[in-house]
Amino acid sequence: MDLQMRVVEAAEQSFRQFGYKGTTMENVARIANVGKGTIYTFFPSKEALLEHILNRLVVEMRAVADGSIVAGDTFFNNLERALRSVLRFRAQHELLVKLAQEGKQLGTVAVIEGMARVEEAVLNYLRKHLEAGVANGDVKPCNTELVAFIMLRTYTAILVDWESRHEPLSDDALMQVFHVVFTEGLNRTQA
Amino acid sequence: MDLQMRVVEAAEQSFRQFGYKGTTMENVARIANVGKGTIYTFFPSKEALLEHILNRLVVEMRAVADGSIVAGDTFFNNLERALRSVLRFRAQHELLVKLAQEGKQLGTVAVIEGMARVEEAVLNYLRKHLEAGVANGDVKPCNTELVAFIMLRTYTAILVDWESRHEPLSDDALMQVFHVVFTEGLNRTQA
DNA sequence: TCTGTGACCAAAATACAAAAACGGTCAGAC
DNA sequence: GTCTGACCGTTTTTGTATTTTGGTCACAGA
Repeated sequence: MDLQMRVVEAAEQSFRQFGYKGTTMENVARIANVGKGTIYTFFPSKEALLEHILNRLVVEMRAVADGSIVAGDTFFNNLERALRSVLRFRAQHELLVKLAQEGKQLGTVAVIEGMARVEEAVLNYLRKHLEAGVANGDVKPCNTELVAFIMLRTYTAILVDWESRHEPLSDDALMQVFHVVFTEGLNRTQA
Repeated sequence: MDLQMRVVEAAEQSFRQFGYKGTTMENVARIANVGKGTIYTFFPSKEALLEHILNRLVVEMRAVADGSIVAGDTFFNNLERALRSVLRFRAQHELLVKLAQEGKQLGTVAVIEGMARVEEAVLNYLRKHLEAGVANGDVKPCNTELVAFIMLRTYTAILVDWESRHEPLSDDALMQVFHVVFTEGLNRTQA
């Protein structure tokens, strides 16, 4: 395992556990078993280190989602399969939750900017697929940017706020709610 | 206009403008044109004053929503009419937005508790009507508590987060999105 | 020669004491 | 009996001393 990888994984773990402000470069160095200066041979600043980790996370998640998309299948089948795949990545979710919390509570600029970029990446990804879905007739015409926004917010609201008040939803239950609300709609009398 | 009314409206205005911590009892007294002691003849504490205002707000909004519900009409028509009515109450929305922000950022206990009670009231109201809708066949069977939660979160996310990044949605546009997403569902191929 | 390092520095965060502001009370004015 | 603002103990803010932190670099080891 090379030095950079050790540094990145140490930082990722520390960010997840203690947040951005709560992790010191010295501590990252200690966990990674390197000198502090070594970190700066790979990353010019703490902020750059965070950005690298978030970029990696976005690329990784996009690959996972892409991997569960089947070319010929319908938009909603693909969406639900991708959702189920993404849901498995607990560590990544924990990191994002921790950073989102820190951003709102402490207002750390680097964190807010980083999270904004992650959110933008997810929204673009969702919107792109929604538009393709609209284009090929799977999805009703709609404001795709706004719908993507609503989907993401619903996802995070359930995983963060709901589960802090009630016992966590099983993956199946979450999938089912997404299906009933977004795919089918709640209206029983056909539109 | 009697004293208590003056106090309540002064406090409401100040809470909306400066938040809970940002308003002092002395300032409320000055705006209301009363002595500070007078406030304490009506309310035993600042926290009680906030609770009174939030209770009043909940009662008021419930009355507005109830007022736009027509007994014989479908659940979704009633929902959309109620939404449109509630949407008009800008001042109340501003107060809630300000307090929600303060609760998350400063962690003020009184604010967090008060907002939790408001949210619970709204969720109960929504859930009650969703259950009635399921019972009479307008709404598909679903986890009504969770769906109520998703609807409220979507509503606030659009009004708070969306409008801070994009130009505000017109009431009509918001209604349309709600209709397409929740009522009809996004799936074009009939379920 | 080149990768990796920890003592070192300016800047930022923290801890702490003095001062100001605040929520709440109450003797008294009207 | 209603309403009030000077007053009190407590909390919050402010100014400052001290510590911690992000970042650098001269140098050690291979």
